[in-house]
Amino acid sequence: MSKNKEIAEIFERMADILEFLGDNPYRISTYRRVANILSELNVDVEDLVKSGKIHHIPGIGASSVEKILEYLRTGKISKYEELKGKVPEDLLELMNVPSIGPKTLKLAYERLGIRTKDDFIRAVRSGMLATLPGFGEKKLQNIMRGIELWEKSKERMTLIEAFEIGQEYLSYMKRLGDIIERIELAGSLRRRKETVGDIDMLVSAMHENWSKIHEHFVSFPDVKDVLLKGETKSSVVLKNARQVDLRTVEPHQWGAALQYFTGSKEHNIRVRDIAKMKGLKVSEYGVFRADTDQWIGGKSEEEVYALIGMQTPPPEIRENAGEIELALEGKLPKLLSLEDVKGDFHIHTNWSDGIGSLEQMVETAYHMGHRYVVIGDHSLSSKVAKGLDMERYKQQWKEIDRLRKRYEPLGFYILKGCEVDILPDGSLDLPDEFLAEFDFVVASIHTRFSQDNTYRILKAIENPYVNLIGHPTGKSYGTREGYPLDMDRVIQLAKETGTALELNTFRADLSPENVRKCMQKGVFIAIVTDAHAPAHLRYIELGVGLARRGWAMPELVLNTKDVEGIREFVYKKRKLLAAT
DNA sequence: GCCGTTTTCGGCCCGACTGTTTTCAGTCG
Repeated sequence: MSKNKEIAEIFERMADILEFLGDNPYRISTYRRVANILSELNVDVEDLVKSGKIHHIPGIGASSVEKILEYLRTGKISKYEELKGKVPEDLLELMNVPSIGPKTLKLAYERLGIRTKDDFIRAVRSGMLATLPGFGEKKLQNIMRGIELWEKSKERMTLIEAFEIGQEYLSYMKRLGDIIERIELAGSLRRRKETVGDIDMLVSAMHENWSKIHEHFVSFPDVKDVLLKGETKSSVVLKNARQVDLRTVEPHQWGAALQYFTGSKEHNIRVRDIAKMKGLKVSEYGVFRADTDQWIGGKSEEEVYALIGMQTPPPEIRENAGEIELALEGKLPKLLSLEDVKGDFHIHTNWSDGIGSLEQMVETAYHMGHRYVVIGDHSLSSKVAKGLDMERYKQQWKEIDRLRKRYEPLGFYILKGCEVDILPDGSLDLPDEFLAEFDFVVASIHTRFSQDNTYRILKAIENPYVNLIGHPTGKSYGTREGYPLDMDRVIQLAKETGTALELNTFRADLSPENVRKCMQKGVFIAIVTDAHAPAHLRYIELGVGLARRGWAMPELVLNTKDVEGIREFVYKKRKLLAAT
């Protein structure tokens, strides 16, 4: 775990404890804000300390800097050690349960002597909790339901899962037809965060239709439980334990609401703060004059931001990580967009472990609007993935040649590629003379995930025929951290050799932090779906979003090149390494 | 705990729903 995340977690825990103790709420939200800033930061906190920049991050004041320095020096924060002694830590875990907050826990702790999570659950079941003032039957039911829900869905969804659920729900909602003026998925899904807690849906419609819309929303066939249902706000839990929220607003409030429900929370707090300094008030219903409460705009997001005097930051970078300052100065960079993407670099067919035929994959990519695709089936040593030997690759090339006759006249190119295994000693699973015959080579690690793999990756990068390092950090979506890796050295060597690093949509590897490093160092990234079925190809849209979270610029994304550009990229590396 | 285009003190984003409550607290996003 990076130091950023470690320290962020401690600040989050301290906030929990302080909340339980009933401390100053503003101090608590400050701690949470520091935690959030640290975990969203695209830079190592250690680097910030070295450069002294740590003292100039808005939201992190002297007292927090002190704690951060202490942690880096000693591995501990004494304030946290002290706070830990004041509460039963096990019990605080329940703070994440829906319907349970600090007040409930504290009451149970003080009045019933409850010390552990299990104590608490027993107290609910035995009816002991019902003896407390203000705890009626309904409330207890909600708490019970909250505990069940929490146990089932401790993990956040992957972006892909959230996207799938969201799309299905959207098309269900659209059956209502014209009474819905606009509808969109907001929240962390719209910001393309690699994991999503719950799905936020926003609808604009005339007020008289709202109740009908909410009725329809809670009647979605996969709904298991309705958590709340009102005129403006409803919330359901699906059979798969995922939560979906709906908000309705008037058509003229659309932009303000979308801005608000897209978040992030940190971004919004900052925006409202700035609005306030300018004598304005921003809510999900619009932008208002602070003195008279007069509505002055909010039809579109652009209008909201313009009224506050800033550019509209793309949703993916709304994390209060520097985008607000740039937007105020009118200096937001132009980020990569889906329209810039011309191809995909790493897709599988049923020649190895994909479930689509070569032809199906190509056909789908063509109809999506791609101009080219790199076929990247596994090499032999990936036995579970039915890896190909040289003979079978040659057979596959014959089929590619046949398909080329059909697609090249349409301006669509099929590049012969492979995903060659990087072996334990860093050598590759196919000989150089053979690799030289591919149009494009992806090299990836599929074994020994627990060791430091820096030397293997560096050695693969040095190979003149390797153009892209597949899923470089070995991370598994949102949860597993990947193997230890000296990313700075990898990026440096990638830069020197003209090798690209892969942003793998299926695994959410590279992280935004690493994308940003690549951008700063001038290293190319390639966004790939790693598609194993035709339907996976459309996830390229999510890959673009993940790249945008790392402030990816079109100039350094391989997918923006046309097929000649790709051939040139390959040729340049071969020439460079042959010369040295 | 943080911060400053009225401020180094005194504010801190803003609103919805539920439940148990005769006017609001707790929780959530």
